[in-house]
Amino acid sequence: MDLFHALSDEGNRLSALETKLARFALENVDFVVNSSIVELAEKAGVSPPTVTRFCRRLGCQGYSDFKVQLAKLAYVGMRYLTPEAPTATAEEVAQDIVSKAQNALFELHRQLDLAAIEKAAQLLRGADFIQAFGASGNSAMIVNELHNRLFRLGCRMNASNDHNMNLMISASVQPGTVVFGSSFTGRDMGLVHCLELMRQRGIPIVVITQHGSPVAATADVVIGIDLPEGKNIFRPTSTRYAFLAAIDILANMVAYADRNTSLKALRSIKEELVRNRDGDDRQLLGD
Amino acid sequence: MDLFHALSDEGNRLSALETKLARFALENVDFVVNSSIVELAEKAGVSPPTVTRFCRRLGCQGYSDFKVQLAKLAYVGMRYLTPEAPTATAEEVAQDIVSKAQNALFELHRQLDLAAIEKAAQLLRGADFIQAFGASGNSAMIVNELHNRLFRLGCRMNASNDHNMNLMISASVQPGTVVFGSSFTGRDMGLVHCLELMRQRGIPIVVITQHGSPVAATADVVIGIDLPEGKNIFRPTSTRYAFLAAIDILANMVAYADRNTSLKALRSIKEELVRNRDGDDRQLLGD
DNA sequence: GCTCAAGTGAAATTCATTTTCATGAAGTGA
DNA sequence: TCACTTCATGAAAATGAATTTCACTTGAGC
Repeated sequence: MDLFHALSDEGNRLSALETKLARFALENVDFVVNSSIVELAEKAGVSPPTVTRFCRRLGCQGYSDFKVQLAKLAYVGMRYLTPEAPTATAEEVAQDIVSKAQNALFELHRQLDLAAIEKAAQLLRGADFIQAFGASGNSAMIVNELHNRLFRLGCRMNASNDHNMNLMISASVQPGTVVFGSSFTGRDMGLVHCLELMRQRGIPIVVITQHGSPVAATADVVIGIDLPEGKNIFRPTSTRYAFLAAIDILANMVAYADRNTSLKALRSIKEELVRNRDGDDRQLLGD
Repeated sequence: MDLFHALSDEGNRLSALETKLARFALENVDFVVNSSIVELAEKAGVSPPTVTRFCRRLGCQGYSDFKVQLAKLAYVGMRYLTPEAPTATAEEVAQDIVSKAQNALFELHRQLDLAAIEKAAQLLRGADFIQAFGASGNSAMIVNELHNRLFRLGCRMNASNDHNMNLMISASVQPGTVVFGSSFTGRDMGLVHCLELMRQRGIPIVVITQHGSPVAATADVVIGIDLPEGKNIFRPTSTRYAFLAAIDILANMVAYADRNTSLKALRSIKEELVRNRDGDDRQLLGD
């Protein structure tokens, strides 16, 4: 059961008053989870029985169950609806950044096209060599992170963040390569150009970017991520968390696509790390 | 009100049966949020009034309120208690990675020492130059990310991921520098060595690492993050999300510590980006 | 203009939660 | 050892909240 989707009423299955209730609930999550059915009915301008029917129609057992389900949603996923204040204290900043990051993850989970992830994982696992492109800070972090994840699994890979370099790399690409591109905006035209060169050379293209963007248009497999951007110029984009999680999921699927190779590579890394450190075997594979 | 801590009963303020209830609730969150007070009482072997009193003692209004609070916790923060299964389908992997990342953020928010963040922000904002050290993939990403955040705010900064380089940099450091070190394990002895060189030269040291670790011991300001590590060797550590959020919060506080300088630098970046792209002004500051 | 289906709220009913009160256990001081 | 107090607990009563029933309204379709 998916309360969030039910409340959005995509199928238009709710009546007029029920739609009103849905909107009210989404805009007043905190009020609703702390109110009785009578209070909610009064505030929303309907009768208690209407509320009960509303809850049932959304797939809940009754009003209490609805509140519980709503509370589960409340911590993450609902915060986009509250306006962004120019917060100033460390506490507010921390609260805001953490909840926005959690939202981004929540939304990613909702949107993520798992079939695309699987196709991408198959392509990457099957590649003789993976060339990743991503520039301008955010995407640079993402492709470097992908490199950090995949070399451990025994993949041969390079991540490059420099457009001129990318151009030369694209022009000299060898068959058997798979290219991976990242762009948060989807409008990195330098990247588009490189990907087109790759395409002309018959290289399979995987991208992580916004749906329907120029970057997406060049690709064989699109891992699409569309998140709203906050207005606070001082705040790093929370979309990075979603991209990072997508990379983690992708890397995990690449690992599972050939467990033996992955395991062997990881074990070798661990052995060397333990040998070169203090012999403590609980530590991370990489600091 | 903090249900999680109340349930852990650190102050030993709960009676025998209430302790039993607390343990039962933590171990059966899903059952509890879907049961009536009578069902819970029966299953836990107490009477309904005891449950009501228990809820009140935890700071809730009553049983329904308790369920709602528990449900809020249930989505994040409680998942560590469920054993990690060697999941295999893309759906399971996605679910697991996203919820672990959300947990990490949740825990970070709980643990984060905001006073340390503020002190660190003041130090960094006041520095003539910031030198960041972090190696081995994860910490490398973190310090590169810090660089990506801070240069935009007009901070002069370098991030270095190479131990030999770090050694030379440390040996030749100039007064006015502030050094920032990142280590997930806190046992990066190469980093400890560099930080000690810095300390001998009177350079203020900020670190993000585990409490009580060798790296933490070298520092003036410790941003401590202690998270449990999962057992699945194929899965990237979720601790990265917590570190990343800490960096975002820190960067935001640095920005607020001198809004004018930050704003001027950010505006300049935006202008140049818009001029060099398609004139679309909605885009991110960096792809 | 009639019929039927769907939507809605008032009142009655049911059910869940809380309060009251009595009991017993554990500790305290004479 | 014996009152005495305090606290924890559950049975039963009382309260209060949620749901069902039923009657009324509205609007679409014939």
